Amino acid sequence: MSIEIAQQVAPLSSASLATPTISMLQKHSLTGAVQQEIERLINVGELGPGDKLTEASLAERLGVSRGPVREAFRVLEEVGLVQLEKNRGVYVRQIPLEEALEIFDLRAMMEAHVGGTLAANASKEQLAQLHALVVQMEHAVKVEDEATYYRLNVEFHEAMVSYAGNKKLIGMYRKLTRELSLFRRRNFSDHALLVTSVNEHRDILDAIGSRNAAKAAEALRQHVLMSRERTIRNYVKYSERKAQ
Amino acid sequence: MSIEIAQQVAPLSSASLATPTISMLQKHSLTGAVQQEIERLINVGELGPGDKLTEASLAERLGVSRGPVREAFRVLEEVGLVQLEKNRGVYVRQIPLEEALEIFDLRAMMEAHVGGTLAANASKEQLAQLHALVVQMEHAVKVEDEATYYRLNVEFHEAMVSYAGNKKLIGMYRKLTRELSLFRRRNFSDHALLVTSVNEHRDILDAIGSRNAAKAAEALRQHVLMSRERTIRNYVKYSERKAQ
DNA sequence: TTTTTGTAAATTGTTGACAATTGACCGATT
DNA sequence: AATCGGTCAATTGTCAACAATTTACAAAAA
Repeated sequence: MSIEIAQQVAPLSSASLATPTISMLQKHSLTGAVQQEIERLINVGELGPGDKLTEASLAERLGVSRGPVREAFRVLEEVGLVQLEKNRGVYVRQIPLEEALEIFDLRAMMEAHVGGTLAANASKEQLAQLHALVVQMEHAVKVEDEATYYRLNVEFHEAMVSYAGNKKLIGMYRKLTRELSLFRRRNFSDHALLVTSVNEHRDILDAIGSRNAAKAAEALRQHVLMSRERTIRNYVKYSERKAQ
Repeated sequence: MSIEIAQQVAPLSSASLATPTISMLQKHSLTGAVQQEIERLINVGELGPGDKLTEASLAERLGVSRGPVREAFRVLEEVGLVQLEKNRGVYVRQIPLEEALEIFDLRAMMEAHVGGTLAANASKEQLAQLHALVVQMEHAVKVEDEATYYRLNVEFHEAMVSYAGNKKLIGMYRKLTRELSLFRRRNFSDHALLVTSVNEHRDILDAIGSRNAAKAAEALRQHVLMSRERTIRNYVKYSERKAQ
């Protein structure tokens, strides 16, 4: 008993100033903590595609040795967030356009499937939750709060996939969107696009609510493929600006 | 120039007797080699679900230190083949029935998608290749060569998914089937089932050949879902035998 | 000036040693 | 006899040192 208390107090020795979280999680696998931290750095934008990650500096920054960092690197490669080059180092992955398009196609497939499933199986509560999200999205569009709209959009799709009830599907979906986040530069620059997008969500919700599986599936497929087209246009525009 | 030759001859020092392959690949990342070797052991059946993997013994067996083995373990966990329990060890994963069923549902979704795509896009050569496989399968059924049928069946589905042309889809499909291989005990015990199965493949091929996307998608979905049902029945039967 | 070659610094790959945790065994106490 | 507590072996977690490779830089040659 008395020993346990002592242990809980102890591990505050030389906490890394950058992230006090790490030292607290020492007993929850350093590898996992390192992995999470790197993912966070990527999400936050502190690490961008193409950036190099060096074992030593990252280890020092997080206050651990190189071992756990290496292990985290290997996992993150399998996850698809970084790229290992033997004897040369690890780099944050750059998703080429073709791969991003493949991801959109798979999302279209998955979300169409989800739409069909939900039209058949969604509970009243789930429909209400989705409805609430759409209402919030409509409000965000009205006040032109693009950031909030973006967040709600992600939440809406994640919720739907979750409600379909297939855990492996959720995992696959998350993996794809995580990779896509390495590609996507902010879209939705145009207000008109937001209006179109939110209307599509309303259509999707209605199709599911009316228990029309085929219609729901098709609405979602089209929605994702529209998003795909927007991304291409955005990419081309970006490339041109960069090329000139 | 002369140096390169010397390097190619050198690394034959102390090859591990167990697997001479390993020492040859020393320069192709030990972690990767270890990972591959473990996957092989699982595929071959030398390692079965629930078996424990100990870092030290595996490291010794492969003639490397524990570092690369640990890294391979972490990757294999992400891949879904083993399970890590902190401070307790790693175990070959046991896929519960519900998870296997989820995988079948996802395969149904993916293969339906593939069917539709191929009906629209498959080349003459690809159709011919699939046709050849079906002919071989029909022959295997006729001579009741179950093992060959099993192999051809896997090959047929892999070929179709490949022909759809989406690399990420292939990756996802492979990951799912690899996990499923941890679950599946040999099916196809009954000759009648083989006949049914091969007929389904013929139907699928015909649907794709006739360029009917909806029909091809539905044929594949049903085929996978039938396979799912067979698996459940097989599982129940197996459980009963074990329980009595 | 351009190319080449050699050397040094930085970084990754690998290893063996040490710390921490777990689980089993065994004796003591109730 | 059963349970509690403690010790010990086995195994995992972490680390720091060493080896091998790559890359940058500078000097020499064309």
